[in-house]
Amino acid sequence: MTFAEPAAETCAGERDCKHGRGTNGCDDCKVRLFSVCGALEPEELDELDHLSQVKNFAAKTMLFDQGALAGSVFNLTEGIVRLYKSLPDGRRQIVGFALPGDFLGLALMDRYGVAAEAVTPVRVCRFTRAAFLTYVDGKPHLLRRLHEFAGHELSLAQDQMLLLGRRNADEKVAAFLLNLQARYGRIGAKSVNVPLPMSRQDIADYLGLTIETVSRTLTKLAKEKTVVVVPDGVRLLSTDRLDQLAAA
Amino acid sequence: MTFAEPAAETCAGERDCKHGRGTNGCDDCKVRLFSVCGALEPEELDELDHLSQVKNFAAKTMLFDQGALAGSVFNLTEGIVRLYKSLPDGRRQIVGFALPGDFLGLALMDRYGVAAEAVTPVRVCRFTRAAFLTYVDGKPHLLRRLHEFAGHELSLAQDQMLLLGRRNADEKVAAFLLNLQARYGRIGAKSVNVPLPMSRQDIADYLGLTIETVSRTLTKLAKEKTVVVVPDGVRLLSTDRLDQLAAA
DNA sequence: TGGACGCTTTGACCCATATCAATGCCGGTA
DNA sequence: TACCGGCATTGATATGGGTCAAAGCGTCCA
Repeated sequence: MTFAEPAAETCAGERDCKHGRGTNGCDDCKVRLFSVCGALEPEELDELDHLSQVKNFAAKTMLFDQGALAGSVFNLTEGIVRLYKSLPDGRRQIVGFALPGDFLGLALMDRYGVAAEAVTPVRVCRFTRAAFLTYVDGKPHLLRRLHEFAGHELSLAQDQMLLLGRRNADEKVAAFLLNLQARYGRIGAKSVNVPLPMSRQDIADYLGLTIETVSRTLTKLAKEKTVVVVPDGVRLLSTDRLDQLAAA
Repeated sequence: MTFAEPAAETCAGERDCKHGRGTNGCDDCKVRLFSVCGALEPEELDELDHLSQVKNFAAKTMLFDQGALAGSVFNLTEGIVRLYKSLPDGRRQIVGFALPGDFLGLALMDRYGVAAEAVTPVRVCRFTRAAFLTYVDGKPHLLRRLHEFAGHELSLAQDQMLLLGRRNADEKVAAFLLNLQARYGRIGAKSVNVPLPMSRQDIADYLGLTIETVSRTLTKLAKEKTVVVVPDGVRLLSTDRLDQLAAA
């Protein structure tokens, strides 16, 4: 989940980059962008790098709000971000968790379609929308990559619709755990130990359940030796069983 | 809902275009494409038009299947198409209904992420993926428009996640009716009479409900004078009440 | 004209998940 | 060390929507 857009130029919880490089960006960004944009020329990477600015956000602070003017594009380099939509009465649907390497605001629309909050302390590379657009506009192949990327995002969203509309609690939780494991794997931390830095409430709001049901489902999976619940995460004992539950 | 991709070069239910223009497309396409792509030069429109081919599909036939190689991009000119994902056990989630003017396969990925079936008899303008890509590649502004469009699609998908995960049956049905009304309005048929060419099963699979619940909800709305259920559709008596239920 | 079939509606009942309410389990801090 | 506040877990109960079953109701066709 990496699609939404950035808003506030100055945010509560925002601190200076420890790199102290001001507007010059950081190497993290190069790496991450490369993975999205495919083969860029070194000078292009440099150019892009110069457009970025490192920013930090404390846990629970908002990177941008739903409907806010989309002033920035972010690349998440550290931490976890939740993206969500809310109903006026407070009901909330988390539409995705962004992990390191993910982009926020890549849709390049003029307003953010979702809100984004730091789950953990977060570091991002920020581009102003204008600069990013200017950079991108002259590069059709990049535009193409971006569009492909958008298609992929849409496909993930549709998978989540299937999950929300047609799966039961066990299947939802199993799919969530496997999905998180796979994503951690892609950023170099593949393991049966799956950290869950987000709260039960976050998981519930992502899966269309309540905290109690999430909790009960996890203890149920634990009782049948499918997972072990540990502080701040779970250990997967039987991915087979989880696969069976999540059955795509 | 206009985002997915085309597959079969020849489909059951496929018939020749009554226009009899073979690979030369039809005027409908010009109009529809214009609405998505913004101001194109007349010669560009012609060029695009020449790439298209009109095809017809009978009701209940498949335009393309989930996971099939995405060989075509379609522009729907007549009829309604359902886009869906399925679970191995047959549970189905409809992720969107395409109305005239909508595109299918615009994500331009190599495989279709969802299946597409004609709900009613359908007419489309078809472009081969290759031709469409070639056409688009030289036109950065078109690529930009396409990307914006993708962002809009994603935003709609996220709204649907909120609906599926956090709304009750009444709210789901109300939102569905208002949404359909608005979309018919955009293609020139704004009216309190909302045709429902899709079956109750389709509506249920779109809203994450069962046929029975959809039916009961509609009769409930009818009893409280919010709608009138008529053959093949509903008449909206109190959009205020529906708005209140759907409350974004 | 009358089945027969497919779809929708309605009713009765049930169950998965929500809701409400303790209780437990830290981690911070006074 | 003890208190406090914020989650998470667990238990008891309620309920919205699912499931199962039976009518309605058109439409097509023999």
